[in-house]
Amino acid sequence: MENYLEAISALNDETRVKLLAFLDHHGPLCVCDLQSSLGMIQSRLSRHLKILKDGGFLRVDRCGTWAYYSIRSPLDRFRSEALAEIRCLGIELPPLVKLSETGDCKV
Amino acid sequence: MENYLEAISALNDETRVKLLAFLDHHGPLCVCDLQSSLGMIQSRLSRHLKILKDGGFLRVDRCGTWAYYSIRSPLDRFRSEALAEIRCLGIELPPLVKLSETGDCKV
DNA sequence: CTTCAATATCAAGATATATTGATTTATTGA
DNA sequence: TCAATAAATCAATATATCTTGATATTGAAG
Repeated sequence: MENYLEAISALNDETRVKLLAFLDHHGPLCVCDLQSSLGMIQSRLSRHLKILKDGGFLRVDRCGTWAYYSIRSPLDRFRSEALAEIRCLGIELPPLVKLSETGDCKV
Repeated sequence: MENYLEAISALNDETRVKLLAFLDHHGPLCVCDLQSSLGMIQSRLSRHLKILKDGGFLRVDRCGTWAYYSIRSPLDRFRSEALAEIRCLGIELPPLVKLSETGDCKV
């Protein structure tokens, strides 16, 4: 029940659903790229990423000072159904802006 | 997206998950029977039932002053998956106490 | 029409969650 | 060691949600 409610409450926010959809579509991205792509301030983004990670949807791979977030794999049945449903929502995704490769990544 | 978030936020509460599980198990029940079975005060119960109904999980059939709530049918794919997941949680259900048939149903 | 029972809604306070800007931590490289 | 950068955490405020008790609504019965 705790595990279930943690997953549900992670999904219970428009920002996080969009974030999941974006990561699902674009694969592993570091926080500063998510920031530039989604136009969110860093602390807000970091908080939502943590909630999605704790909710079992995301994994983090650290590489130096960068943290790459991606959809956790494998997802359990419920979370993978949830993600499938999100794919069906037809959410409009903003373009990917990768500052991490242009050298402009100063938070 | 609105429809999706309405479903998710309806599920985002332990009380409502238990309520769904109870109705799923026991079929159509009036508010006063849910009250006696789940030990909830009437206004609280009524509020949660409304949220589950608005979230697309429940239907109401009125019969005189009684309101019988039950799982809506058919549920869409996502809601039906959610209900299936709830069934798998192994939630302990309290016994059904039907005051509506013993004449003790005075709120 | 009046009363009563079942349910719904409202108002107030309590609790939880979200947002922002500031600060802290960790890692890299000079 | 020190400075700089990416990311995480904190503190304060704003906003949303939950709970309770009181009140309103609706239908049935006298």
